[in-house]
Amino acid sequence: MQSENTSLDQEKHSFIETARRAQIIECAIETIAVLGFAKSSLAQIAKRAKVSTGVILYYFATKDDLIREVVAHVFAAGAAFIRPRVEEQNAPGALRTFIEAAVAFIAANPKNVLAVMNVSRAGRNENGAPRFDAAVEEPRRAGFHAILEWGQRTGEFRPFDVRVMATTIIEALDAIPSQLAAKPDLDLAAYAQSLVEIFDRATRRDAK
Amino acid sequence: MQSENTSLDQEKHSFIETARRAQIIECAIETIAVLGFAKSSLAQIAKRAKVSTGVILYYFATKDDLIREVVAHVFAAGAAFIRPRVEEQNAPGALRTFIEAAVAFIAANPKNVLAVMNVSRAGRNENGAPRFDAAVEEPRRAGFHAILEWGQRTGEFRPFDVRVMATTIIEALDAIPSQLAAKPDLDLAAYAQSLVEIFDRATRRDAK
Amino acid sequence: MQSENTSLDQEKHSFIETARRAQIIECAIETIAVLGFAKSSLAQIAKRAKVSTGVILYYFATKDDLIREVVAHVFAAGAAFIRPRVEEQNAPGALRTFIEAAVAFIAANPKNVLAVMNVSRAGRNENGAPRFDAAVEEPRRAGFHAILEWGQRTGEFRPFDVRVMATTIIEALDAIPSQLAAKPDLDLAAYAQSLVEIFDRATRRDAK
Amino acid sequence: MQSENTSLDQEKHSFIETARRAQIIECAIETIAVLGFAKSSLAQIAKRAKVSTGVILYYFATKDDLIREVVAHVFAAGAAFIRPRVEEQNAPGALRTFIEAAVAFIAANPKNVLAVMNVSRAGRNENGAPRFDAAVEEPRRAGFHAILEWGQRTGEFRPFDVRVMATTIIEALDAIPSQLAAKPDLDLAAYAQSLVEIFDRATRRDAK
DNA sequence: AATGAATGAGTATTCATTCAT
DNA sequence: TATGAATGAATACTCATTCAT
Repeated sequence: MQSENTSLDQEKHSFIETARRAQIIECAIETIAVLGFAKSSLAQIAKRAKVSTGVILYYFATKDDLIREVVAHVFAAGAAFIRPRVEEQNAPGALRTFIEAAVAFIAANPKNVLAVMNVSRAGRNENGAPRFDAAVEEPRRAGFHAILEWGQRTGEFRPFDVRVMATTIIEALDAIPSQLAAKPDLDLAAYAQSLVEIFDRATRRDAK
Repeated sequence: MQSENTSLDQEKHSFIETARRAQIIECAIETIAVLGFAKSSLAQIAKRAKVSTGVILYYFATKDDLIREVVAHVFAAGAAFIRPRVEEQNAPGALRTFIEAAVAFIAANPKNVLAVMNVSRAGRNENGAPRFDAAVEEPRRAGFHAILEWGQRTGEFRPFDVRVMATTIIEALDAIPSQLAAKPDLDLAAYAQSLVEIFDRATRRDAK
Repeated sequence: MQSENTSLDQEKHSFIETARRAQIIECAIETIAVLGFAKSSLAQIAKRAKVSTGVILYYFATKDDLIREVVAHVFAAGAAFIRPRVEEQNAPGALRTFIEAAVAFIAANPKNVLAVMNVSRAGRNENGAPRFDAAVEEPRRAGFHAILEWGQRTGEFRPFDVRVMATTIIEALDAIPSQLAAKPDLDLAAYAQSLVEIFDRATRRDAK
Repeated sequence: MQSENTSLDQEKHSFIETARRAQIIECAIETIAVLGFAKSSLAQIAKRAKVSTGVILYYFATKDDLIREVVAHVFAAGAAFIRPRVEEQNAPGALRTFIEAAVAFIAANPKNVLAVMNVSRAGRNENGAPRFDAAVEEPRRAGFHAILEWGQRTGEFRPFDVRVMATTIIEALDAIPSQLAAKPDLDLAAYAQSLVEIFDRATRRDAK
């Protein structure tokens, strides 16, 4: 009996567990997006999830653990969303489509991204450690770095400090979720085009 | 009692009061810059100021009040520092000197600016209200708006969404303090020039 | 269902049950010896036993029940070990061999005895009741009482308060397990001889 | 004004603080003696002290801190009580009076000593650290060691393992408080004489 | 003007136990 | 027989704030 439906059992188990974890992560996102990180106690998250706080700690060893998973979850979704939308024919095109895709991801998941911003801007945790592994946001920065360096190599981009440029682009994107929360009818397509123009001009080699 | 006493007493009062308030604000800045906003309890601030926590609430009705004043204090200092350094001959020059002055202010007061960033990025307070009056940071934004619109009127700047451009510049500047804290030997002059170039190109009307 | 099945089933039941109970008791001992009583939660014990905490409470109605059985188990083993080693020719010999056997039992089962000491020294349980039935440690005390009174009757022992003497001996023995844990190379044979000499002299009738 | 009664103010301050700390320590002792260490939560101690749990943590940074002070307090009182009562004319006399004084201290402060026993027998704390500094109980052990070695040097005591003898004596004493709690009419004077006789005989050089 | 004392609500986390399956 | 899920009470500790002095 056991041997026959072991996999079935496991699936059922992981199904419940997976579902619960997903539900809790979703509620954590909701809570952090609405209340901000500082006010998002386990009690608040549990309230929204309509479970006892114990349940959260049954599935996540620690509050920090939960937060880490929230952030990793959203960044992973972002990467999965953005990557295939980036056209890799040339550097300026890649930069443009990267920015457009990033904004499109925000438009599609405003709450999730807002939550992550609320977490990342809340600073270090009680032990002074970052709230989530730096590795989780590194790919995005690395992506911009790669595109910018590529364009400089091909001569499509002018010389500039890649770190500063990447930081400026990332900050410009990260500023969007809270603006959107404050003004939900913000025209994100137009916002994206504005950013595309700004950074296209900022990066392009001067015409001869 | 107050009404009976002369202005001398009042002046003395206000002198002591002013000095105390300034001292407490300074210690709050120190604390928030070093510990981050979340860990900056009144107790921590009081410890650094070598007073009891009671005295803080004697001069500031509320912790939120203190924080508000900290932010207002630094923004006012920033405005006082930056304004005279902005050359108003033409819009591109004004934009360039504004950015340079803003970075220079960070270079001159890294802790103060970091503290304010720590506060503003910590999000809303316990009642869901913003941690400080939006009015306090409005002048900076208004300043950029004015310059950008001026340049568009004169035709020195191309057409673009002024709000997006201003936000992008502001975010680029606000990202500096925490980078500086993480890497104290960051070359701010070079950073300023990078930003100047980025936003000069981003705003300029295309050559005919 | 039970009534229908043969004794085979029942035996199997009791076999599995007995084995499980023994396994859980063993893991509880291990846990309590290593972690101390206070940190020995059911979760910790279950982890060591590689079962869910539920299974422990399936076999033992209550955590207190489990603890009681742990203590009873070790005391019973101790009695079984010690009794045959006590030479009953005369009282001094009986006392000597009792002490030697008790130390030998500790040497042979350091973890078990340490666990029991950790339990018994942790004091009363949540309801203020003792953690285990006094009856369980009574035989040991009764054994010493019997020997001491026997020696007094025969005149081999001097007059003394039997209760105090027994308590002193027992405490001297109970102090060993934690010393051994702190210093695993403790020479127990020598320790036993020291105690034998101490209590031989303490009990003996004065030479004429 | 400030300069005039600084010392007065300080005395008043330290008076309140000292009184409160003493009161809390007393209530902690009461609680630990009655409930055992495991059940002695801050809430329970606060209840007995008729204050909020916050008050305790206002005066003691940590529960562990409070416990440490409880133990140190009682051990210090014990040392102050016992030391002057030990007659130092010769080793056997010193040993006898030490034991008598130790029992007398228990008789005079049964609850205090019981509380300390409850703490010390509860084992390590959550971090695996001992509940109180070993240094605090070292003097007592060192005292017995010194007396025992002294007697061996003078030839008044026979050769024996000093560590084992000291441990046996200490354990015999430490067993008293809980016996007394269970049986408040225990005759401690007689108990002391029994122990004196036991350890006098256990230590004495054989008559020629 | 300033303080130390005290509070009460809130924090994350642990744990024995229950229960449906 | 055994499990994983869930709970609710309890834990030590933090903190902004109040208040008598």
